[in-house]
Amino acid sequence: MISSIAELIADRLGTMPAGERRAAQTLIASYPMIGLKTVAEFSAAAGVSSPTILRFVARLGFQNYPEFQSSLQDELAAQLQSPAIRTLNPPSPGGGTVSPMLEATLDNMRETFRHLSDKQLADIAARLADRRGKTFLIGGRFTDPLARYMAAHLAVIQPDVFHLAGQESMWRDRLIDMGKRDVLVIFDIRRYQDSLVRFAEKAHQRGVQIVLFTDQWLSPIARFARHVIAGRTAVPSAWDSSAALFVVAETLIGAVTRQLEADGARRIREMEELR
Amino acid sequence: MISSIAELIADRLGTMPAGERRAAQTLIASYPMIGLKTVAEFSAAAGVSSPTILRFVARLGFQNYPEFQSSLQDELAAQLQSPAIRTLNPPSPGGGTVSPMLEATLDNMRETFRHLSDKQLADIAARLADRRGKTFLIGGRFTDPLARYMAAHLAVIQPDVFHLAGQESMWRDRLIDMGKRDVLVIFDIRRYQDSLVRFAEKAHQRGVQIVLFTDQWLSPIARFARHVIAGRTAVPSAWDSSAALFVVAETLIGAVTRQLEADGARRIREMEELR
DNA sequence: GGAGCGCTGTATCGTATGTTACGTATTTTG
DNA sequence: CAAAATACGTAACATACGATACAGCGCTCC
Repeated sequence: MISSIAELIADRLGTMPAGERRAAQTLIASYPMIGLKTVAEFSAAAGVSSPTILRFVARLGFQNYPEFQSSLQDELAAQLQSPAIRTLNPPSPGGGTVSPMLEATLDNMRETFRHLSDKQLADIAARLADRRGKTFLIGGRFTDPLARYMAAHLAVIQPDVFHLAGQESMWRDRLIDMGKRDVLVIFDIRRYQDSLVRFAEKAHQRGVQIVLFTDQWLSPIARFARHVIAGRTAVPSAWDSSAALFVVAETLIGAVTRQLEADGARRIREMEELR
Repeated sequence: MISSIAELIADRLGTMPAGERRAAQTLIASYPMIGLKTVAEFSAAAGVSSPTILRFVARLGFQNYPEFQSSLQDELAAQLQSPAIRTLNPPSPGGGTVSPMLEATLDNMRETFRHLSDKQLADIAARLADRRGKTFLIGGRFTDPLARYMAAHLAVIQPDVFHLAGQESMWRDRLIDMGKRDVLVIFDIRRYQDSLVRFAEKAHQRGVQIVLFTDQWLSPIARFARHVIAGRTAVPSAWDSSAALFVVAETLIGAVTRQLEADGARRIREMEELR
């Protein structure tokens, strides 16, 4: 069973002529980076001519050089997505059905935050904390609860926070209340919902700033979004996981709260008194 | 100090026009693989034209596209050589607001699952998968979205799943439908809601089996509950975190789905056809 | 409401890149 | 040792890729 190109090379190294073997060895030496560069650079590094490189990749079974490079890239991408943690920490022994799921979820969160800079979060928090405009939240079939969760918290610390619920026609009518200073927070992961995309487009046309929570493949709404948060969703289950997005949402709630601390504290106190 | 291209992008994201920002966001979402492909592929993935991609890399300070790709490759190479240190987002100086929050959340989850045996989860899953009775879900002020999230998934794979929403009087009337074979899933964390406690007590008197999601200090509902899941909620924020409970909920959803696999698969297929 | 600016996409261009044909060198075999 | 076959590099070629000029559009600011 040969899965990686490195194995493929090791397998056929014996049957290769001298020149191609040099190519193979230089590739293995700094695997796989040299293979991502141009044929000219590869050949120079290996000390052979370009045609030798091409014959080399042909012998590995590739039709042409770009195809070979794509394979290397795919391999790299797969390698980057399953963090070293999983290979370093062997699946915890006794492995019930639980721990793989938990481990994957924890990985997802780390990975999600790795692609999310503090600055980006701070920007979004600042936008959400800006009280000149209204804040609307909405989500898809399975993610709407996340929108509700976020709305429930934001509504406590600032006015003009609205969760858009119910039928599509209901929230479509709310578009009339939305303008440039307003923010629309949308949750949309696979399979992306047409109704949400349409809604986002119309909101965008009205100048509403869109904050999108989506998965790593990006909902089409990313086209209209001012800010995009891409969370990892893959877990060993029949369903995708929204846990990473949930944690991002909580982080944002915390950040907004901190920004509004002065105002927010007074507001919360007033609320307590109203009870 | 800006060392990686990802940081560079995060830094200038705010000053970019819409099209280039879309390029930036798609790059970050699947960093850095898209940047290694051709301009045409990059532009297609981002939904913009090729010149926009080129203007984007120019704004980052690169003379041309190949130079940009070389930088990405160098970064990748450095990253691959020291697999332990994966520095996409280095610990932000000046105390990032993010990482303490994330770390605390991850700890909460590990700790929550440490106190939760596989058997316990399997028992609850089996109870939820038992189709002889109905399943009701409800939550408190901030946790009701979790109930909704769970209900949305369970309702797909089995009939008779009901989320109790709206006014207290509304769900109190639903008590009449509940009996011994039924399950009531309640989410209740500090500050525990009287209305939920009252409701749980009445349901308990009718013989309903209660599954309680609560925090480590246990809601008073634990008195009536057949199963109690205690999640850690403490994070460095003004709010408690429900993330650990969320992950438990997802785990349960996955377990129930697996148990109902045969029936569930047919059900999901039928649903698809109804669209 | 009008003028100016900036952003974006279409179409075109030059070139670097991968590819192929061919001749020379090197090894292998009878 | 000779002859054939295989391997390798040089040089010419075609293509696909990145780069650029330009026009249309929307937005902001008078």
